[in-house]
Amino acid sequence: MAAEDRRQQILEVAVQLFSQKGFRGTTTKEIAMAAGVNEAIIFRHFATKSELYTAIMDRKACSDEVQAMQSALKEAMDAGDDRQVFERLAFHMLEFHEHDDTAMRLLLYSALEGHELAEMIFRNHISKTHRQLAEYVKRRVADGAFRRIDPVVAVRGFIGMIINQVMYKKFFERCGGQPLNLTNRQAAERFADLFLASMTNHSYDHQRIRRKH
Amino acid sequence: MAAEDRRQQILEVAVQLFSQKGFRGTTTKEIAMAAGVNEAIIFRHFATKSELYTAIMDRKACSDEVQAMQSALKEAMDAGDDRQVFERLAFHMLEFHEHDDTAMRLLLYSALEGHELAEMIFRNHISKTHRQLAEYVKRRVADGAFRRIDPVVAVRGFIGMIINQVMYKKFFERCGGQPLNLTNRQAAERFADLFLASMTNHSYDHQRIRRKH
DNA sequence: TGCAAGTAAGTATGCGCTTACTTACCACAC
DNA sequence: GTGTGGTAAGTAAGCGCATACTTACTTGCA
Repeated sequence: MAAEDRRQQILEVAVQLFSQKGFRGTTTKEIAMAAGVNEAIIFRHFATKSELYTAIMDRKACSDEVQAMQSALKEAMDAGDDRQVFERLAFHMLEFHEHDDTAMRLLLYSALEGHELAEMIFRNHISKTHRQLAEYVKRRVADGAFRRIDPVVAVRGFIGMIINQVMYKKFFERCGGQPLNLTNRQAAERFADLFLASMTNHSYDHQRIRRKH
Repeated sequence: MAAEDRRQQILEVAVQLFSQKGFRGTTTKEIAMAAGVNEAIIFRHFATKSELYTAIMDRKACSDEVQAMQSALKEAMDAGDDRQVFERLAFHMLEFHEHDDTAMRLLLYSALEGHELAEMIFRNHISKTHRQLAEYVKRRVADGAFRRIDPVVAVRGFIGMIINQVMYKKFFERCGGQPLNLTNRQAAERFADLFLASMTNHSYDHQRIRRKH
């Protein structure tokens, strides 16, 4: 097999294993066996185990699903369609993490283990969406469409609802947590509803909000 | 040192180490050294490393801070004071995880590693609060104080906002994420505001919500 | 003096990584 | 076509060290 093909194949199985068992919990021998080669081959393509781990980032960079979300989001933002912006974001996040549970696990594992991969994933994928969304909220506040709420608070709140739902489904629904019997489409609708209701509720506790700013 | 004292001391240092480096990443020798005893002592008090890990649960059960939150929450619920219920919950969660970062790390590590400790933490601490809160929301919907929203969606959304803020501060603010320069008290206020506004907004997209139920 | 608390020094296994070696491929003179 | 030499893909075996856990022994207090 050609060098580049082998390299990609090793990365592919490494993503699976690292995401399931973490950096420390995955052995180079295991990766080699899953790739069907001798362990020494791993070290011909990657100087160290850690280099192999960080090389995962490049593969994750250009996922189709992520790009689809980015463009769907941009389209809705340009149109100024609040409902579409938040519903699409929620839907894509729910779908993405349902189909691919490697990303979330890799992020959590490397954040806990203090590996630089966590920072790379955060910088390259998450922080950009956060900033874009905060910009959008800020603009809509300026438009008078949203209440005067700190955009960072709003974004963190909304993303939090969705991510929590993802993690709940992934890790805790089997532990006796209350199940949410909704499709991702329905869940996205509900959370977007919840969020937009709070952003546009000019009657609730109005003085208090005003006074803060 | 008496057996029980030694046992407790070992557990204490084990909590710190396991939460920092996970089950796989922590060695029994390391725990022994941190406790200032020979490695063999560990195995006199706990049959296996795994038994030591799950024994952590007992220590975590009766934390003062958790009990304070439970009673503060109950008091506010009995009084039917919506703002207090959600603001206090948010504040206590933020404070708890700021002062003690072992709980969150242990939960995440063991959820990822598939250890039963995750299920124990979830069952004993998290799921109870979720259910209580969902009950409260359900009651307030029946009162006509809240919109007719699925209580599980509402609770998961609110807890999600708070937990996301905790994790963001813990892991990602150093990675170039936008900082939220608020005290825990202020953040709790903002998130509770956000949530309550959405629960009481009878004017926004009313038909749509109605139609769903 | 008896017994629990504590230790030094193991064992078998598995880890990341290296070394010494063998095979497969492929352009090119003849 | 056919030998030939250089290069890269691949392997078996093993190095030094760390792991979870054990055993045989020593201390100190009721």
